[in-house]
Amino acid sequence: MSKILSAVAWPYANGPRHIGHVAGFGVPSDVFSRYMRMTGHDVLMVSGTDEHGTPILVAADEEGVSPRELADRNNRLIVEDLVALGLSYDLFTRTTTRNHAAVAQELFRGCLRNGYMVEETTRGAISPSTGRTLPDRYIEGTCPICGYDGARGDQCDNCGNQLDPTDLIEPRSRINGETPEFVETQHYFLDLPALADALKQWLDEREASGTWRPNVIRFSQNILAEVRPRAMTRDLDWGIPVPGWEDQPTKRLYVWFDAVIGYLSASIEWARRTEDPEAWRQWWNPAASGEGEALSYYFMGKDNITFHSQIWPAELLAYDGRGDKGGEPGEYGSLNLPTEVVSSEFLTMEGKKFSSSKRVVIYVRDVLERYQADALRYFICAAGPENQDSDFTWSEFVRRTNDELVAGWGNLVNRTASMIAARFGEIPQAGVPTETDLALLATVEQAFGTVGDLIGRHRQKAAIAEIMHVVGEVNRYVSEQEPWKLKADDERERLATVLHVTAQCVVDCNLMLSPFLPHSANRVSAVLGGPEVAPMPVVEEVEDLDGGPSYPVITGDYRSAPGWGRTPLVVGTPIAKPTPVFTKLDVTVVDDELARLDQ
RNA sequence: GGGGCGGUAGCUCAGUCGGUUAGAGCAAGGGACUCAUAAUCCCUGGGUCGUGGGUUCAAGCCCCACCCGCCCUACCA
Repeated sequence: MSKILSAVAWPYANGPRHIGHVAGFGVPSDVFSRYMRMTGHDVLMVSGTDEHGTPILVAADEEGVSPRELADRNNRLIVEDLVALGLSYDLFTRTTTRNHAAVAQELFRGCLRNGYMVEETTRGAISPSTGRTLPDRYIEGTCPICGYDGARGDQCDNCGNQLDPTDLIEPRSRINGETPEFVETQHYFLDLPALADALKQWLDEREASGTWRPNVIRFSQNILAEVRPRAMTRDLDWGIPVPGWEDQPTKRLYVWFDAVIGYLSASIEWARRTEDPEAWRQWWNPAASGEGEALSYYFMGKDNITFHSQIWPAELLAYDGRGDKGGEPGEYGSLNLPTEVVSSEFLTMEGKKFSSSKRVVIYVRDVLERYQADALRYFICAAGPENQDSDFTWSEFVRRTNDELVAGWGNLVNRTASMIAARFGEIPQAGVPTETDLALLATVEQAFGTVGDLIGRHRQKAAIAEIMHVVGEVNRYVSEQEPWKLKADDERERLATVLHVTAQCVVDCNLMLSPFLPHSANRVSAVLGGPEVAPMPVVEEVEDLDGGPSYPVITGDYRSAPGWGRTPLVVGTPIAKPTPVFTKLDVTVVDDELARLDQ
């Protein structure tokens, strides 16, 4: 039994999240975590909303509200969406808690104490009216290379060249049009070159494990070749105060410095809310995990790889004093580096990149209001951007739902329960099984091994495809056995056997599907008189542990999850005529949704 | 500019270490069945594996060049 940390990317709270986000980190991390719990591991699944940084400030200013108000509102929306999807977080919190600020500052102090946080003067753009950092991408002007008027400070979209914002002719702020001021400013830089050897050693070990997706490990090794110190503070009045610079209210920690610390701070917050406030150490300190090992899996979209395979491990190494400059760990002790960075690619939408501003977007909320959560989960699991970009189209969503979920799996459940209800009213006792019966039972039981292995290797598309293949085998068995023809008295034992075998296989398949489709797994189990098989998360309103404002969290008790393997049917369990678990979609859904996009 | 990914049936994709006749689902055509949400099951047709070279007894897979699409590029998060 291992301690498994499921570290799930923190959704940014500048607005509601779209289905591309939950396809990238949400559903895959939940499938993995649910499966790991079923195989007996101690899983700690943490995340929260990321609420600092310039974009939130900009969005708040546009609405005329405070950044805290904007973050509060979006945090609540995101919490509601994620819990409705059934994502089984042990704790989904936020970066604006006092606990998080304290942990982030402790990490900062540790990096500073060990000499990896270096103060340097740099030249940066600020907004003259607010004094805030103006990130490169918020500056636009005329490209000095091609003359294009809408070039951004970091890159010209017209000619594709990378730019420095000081190169731009007639630079202006994209936020309010004013001319940015380039000023000398003091910042703390994380000394990545002093950590590069340690990072390389860690990445080489990880590569040798052979578990990382090839493009993720390659990309990570690649960006290590040209590391430079990176600023970890900003001229901003929204964020976590910089230790030692409390007298400078416009200096804050860089949002990415604190966001990745969320994995640790959320683990600590989770422990502080249990009876053992030190319990988090079992997932983080090498010596504290007990008999098993402590493993950590980080789930995100590919745009986040650099922060999880470079910045975050660099912060951990610096805090632990494991870089070229040496040092000692702080009060949290030596902290485990990521076991695996599990990055997905991007989901596109009818062939185009998601873009809120261009209205190329489908919000999680809108899908959940109109369709079953498990229909979305099924699409993501079966056709998501696991290894390469994949495309969401409404026609494919309708097809997957109707042909695979409803007609393939749902119909098998329904025909099985209907026949048992009509002929026995309860789970019948099986008679002597035939070779065919035994072969099917063996095929299905063996699938636990192959499917589990695939999930453990983050090959979820192959895993769910394997289950659906087995579902097809069971459908074929039913068609070949033709139990509806077994009507004579002397055929009743054979009928009982066929239906018992079928029901057992359905229960098995349902258990295998439960990490993917938790909502419907519970309903299918109920149809066949079984218990809840997929514990669900809940939203709780909690007090800040250190005196801040209260907020909603996602949490849950997932200990009742059944083991990963066959649970024999209980003969005599009453079975009623079923109502369908899955909703078939009308083909007009496609046109309706496409019309909605064009509005 | 640099780095990476992809191009396989009408569509969406799988294809392990180079090894027999390149697979699945959907769509199309035909049939069976009636337990089930008109669901299910069987059969059939369908391929110059982006292009051109190379290595090899053997290439979808390895090497080189090119074409097309996409992603990342470290101060957006």
